[in-house]
Amino acid sequence: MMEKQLNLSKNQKIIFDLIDKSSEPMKAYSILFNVQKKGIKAPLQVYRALDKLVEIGKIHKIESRNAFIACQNSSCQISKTTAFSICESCEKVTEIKDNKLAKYLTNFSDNTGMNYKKYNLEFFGLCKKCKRK
Amino acid sequence: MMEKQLNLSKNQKIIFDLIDKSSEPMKAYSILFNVQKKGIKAPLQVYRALDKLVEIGKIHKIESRNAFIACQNSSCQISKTTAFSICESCEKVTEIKDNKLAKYLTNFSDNTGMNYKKYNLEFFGLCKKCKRK
DNA sequence: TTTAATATTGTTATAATATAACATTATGTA
DNA sequence: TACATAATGTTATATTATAACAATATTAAA
Ligand SMILES: [Zn+2]
Ligand SMILES: [Zn+2]
Ligand SMILES: [Zn+2]
Ligand SMILES: [Zn+2]
Repeated sequence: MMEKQLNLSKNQKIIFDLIDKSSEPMKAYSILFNVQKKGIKAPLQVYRALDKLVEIGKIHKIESRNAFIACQNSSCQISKTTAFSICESCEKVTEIKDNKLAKYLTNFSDNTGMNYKKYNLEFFGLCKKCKRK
Repeated sequence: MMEKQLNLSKNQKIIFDLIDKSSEPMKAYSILFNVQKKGIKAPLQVYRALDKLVEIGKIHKIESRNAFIACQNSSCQISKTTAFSICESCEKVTEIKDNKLAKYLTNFSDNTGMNYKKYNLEFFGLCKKCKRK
């Protein structure tokens, strides 16, 4: 879909491209190692780019893994509502796109009077492959 | 409800009691600082107790905050299905007990063929107090 | 097009979070 | 008792993330 990518700065683009190509979530220091040949030498350069990319919704942080994946769902750029499926065996992570789920959670309200515009949901289990083993 | 507490080891009990009394999620090194007078001197002693307490469901980790709170919902001890409400202003965290939500998420299945016995959901927003300001 | 505001980068140092490895002690159970 | 398992103690180290400050680039008014 390519929205916003044109606006990415040099470091942001380098780091987004790396994460986007990766088949698995990437950790900050693994990103750092992989972009050193491109001139990004310090953790802070990585974390700053990650912060920005998360902010604009191009990537998401998998909180339980301290790792980052590219958004596979264009709507997250606006909504800040994220859901992931995580295999506890092979660590494969997939972003869940499910309108019904999103609607259900977006409309959720509890008895505390809080209302939520933002959530993060992580499901854990075994993926198809790992279930067979 | 007090289940299982009798089985806690010395360090586990010290650390659980501290977290249970706290009105807010506690971070590992803050816990360490608070239990040093009781003879727990090393990070690893804290982390081992935390791991065990999480495993048996007496406490939960708030992944987005790297902090721990006591379970306020006896059923989590079995289910490993957790949901929290987090105020982004004052950082107040509440465990959500909502049978309908739990049922909905427990029964959720996507098109990948995965099935989930475990999830963690974190809602973000402003609590009643902070909304008024 | 100068000017000012804002965003991004570069760099060094350090803080905060978490685990490895190994030795010892306690607890539960046959 | 004797064995297995769980918990503890201790030192060192790995991993994740931010503070502080200086410089440069980009954007949008004036
Ligand atoms: Zn997304
Ligand atoms: Zn798998
Ligand atoms: Zn609970
Ligand atoms: Zn609040």
